[in-house]
Amino acid sequence: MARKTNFADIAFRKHDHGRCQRQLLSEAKQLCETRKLRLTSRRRQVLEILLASHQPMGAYDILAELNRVNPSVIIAPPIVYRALEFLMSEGLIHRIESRNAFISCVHPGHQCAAQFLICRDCEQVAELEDSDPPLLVEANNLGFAVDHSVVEITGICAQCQKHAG
Amino acid sequence: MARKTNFADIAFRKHDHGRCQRQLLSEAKQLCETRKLRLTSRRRQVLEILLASHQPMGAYDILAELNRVNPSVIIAPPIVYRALEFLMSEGLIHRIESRNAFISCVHPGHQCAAQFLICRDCEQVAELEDSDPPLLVEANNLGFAVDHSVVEITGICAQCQKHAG
DNA sequence: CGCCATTGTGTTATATTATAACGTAACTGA
DNA sequence: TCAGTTACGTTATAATATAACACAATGGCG
Ligand SMILES: [Zn+2]
Ligand SMILES: [Zn+2]
Ligand SMILES: [Zn+2]
Ligand SMILES: [Zn+2]
Repeated sequence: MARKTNFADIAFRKHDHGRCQRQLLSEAKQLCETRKLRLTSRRRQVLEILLASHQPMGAYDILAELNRVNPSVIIAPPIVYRALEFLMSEGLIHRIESRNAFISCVHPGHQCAAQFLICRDCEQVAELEDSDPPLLVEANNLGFAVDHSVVEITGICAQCQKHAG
Repeated sequence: MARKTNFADIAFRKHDHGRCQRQLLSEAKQLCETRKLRLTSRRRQVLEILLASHQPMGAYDILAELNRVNPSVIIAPPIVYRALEFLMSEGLIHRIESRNAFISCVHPGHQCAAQFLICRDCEQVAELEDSDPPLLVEANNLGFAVDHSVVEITGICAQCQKHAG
């Protein structure tokens, strides 16, 4: 059975990002309401920053952006890390381990483990979520109780190869 | 076609680790000789530390061990990181991204991308290398030029589940 | 409302992980 | 033995992340 992967999955493709952003924020609100969780102002701010960039951002980049947006106070690292922790625990964002960075999830609420294709030229990230990584499924079937999976493939996307060639 | 994964792959299994260690060190020497590279004393020391533990170790753990073994001098971080970089570039060790840690490769010289099962109870790591991750193959086939892959599945191994009841 | 319990935020300090920069030493090849 | 290169040693600092504790906001309940 061949896996079917949707490479058109937002990254590496043009799309109406304004709409994409609003849609994802609205889904996040919905999801938190359903789960009786508080998408507080700080958490929403952090999510919005990640939604706006649609690229992986370091915690300190997010921190800088928070401080830029709101110059009247000084916001410190724990604020950011706590918001990130919350958003990750609810599957609204993901951590890119190989870059110490965070990125908004493109289909929050889905059950499948995220898998990423990361272009190290344009820095775009495609999140694939058609099915769980085969190794994850296999491990689970063989008695290894999986609780987290990291799949990050780095390289150069087709677009960037054209430009370079 | 079902993938065939060898779960007996050193970790999660008892094995004659003394022999395992000597074998891997000898393979490393061989490999460096073939490639006309210098497995210097420092590099060998770092490799030996990783081979001895057979578990993921942080750079600073390795540093501490280096300094413990050789108390006459004080070894600083760059020494360790440079040795790690060399060993990684030659595929003698791997970095576990989700833990900021390093681990010796169990089949240096192989071409397949490493994939890890990590037990967060016993801290043992199984390195699988039967075949490349399907997503990697697929991405390459579709024009994404892969140069590095990270597959790290975390959970509780069968052994530890038994012990926990 | 007034109270308590819980959760989230703000603040300070510090831990952990990693690299820049630059000089010296060791090795390599001619 | 000399020049070119690679590896090592050293100091300082950057980048990433968390501990600990006080205060504020929220939500339930009498
Ligand atoms: Zn978008
Ligand atoms: Zn996602
Ligand atoms: Zn062994
Ligand atoms: Zn390996």
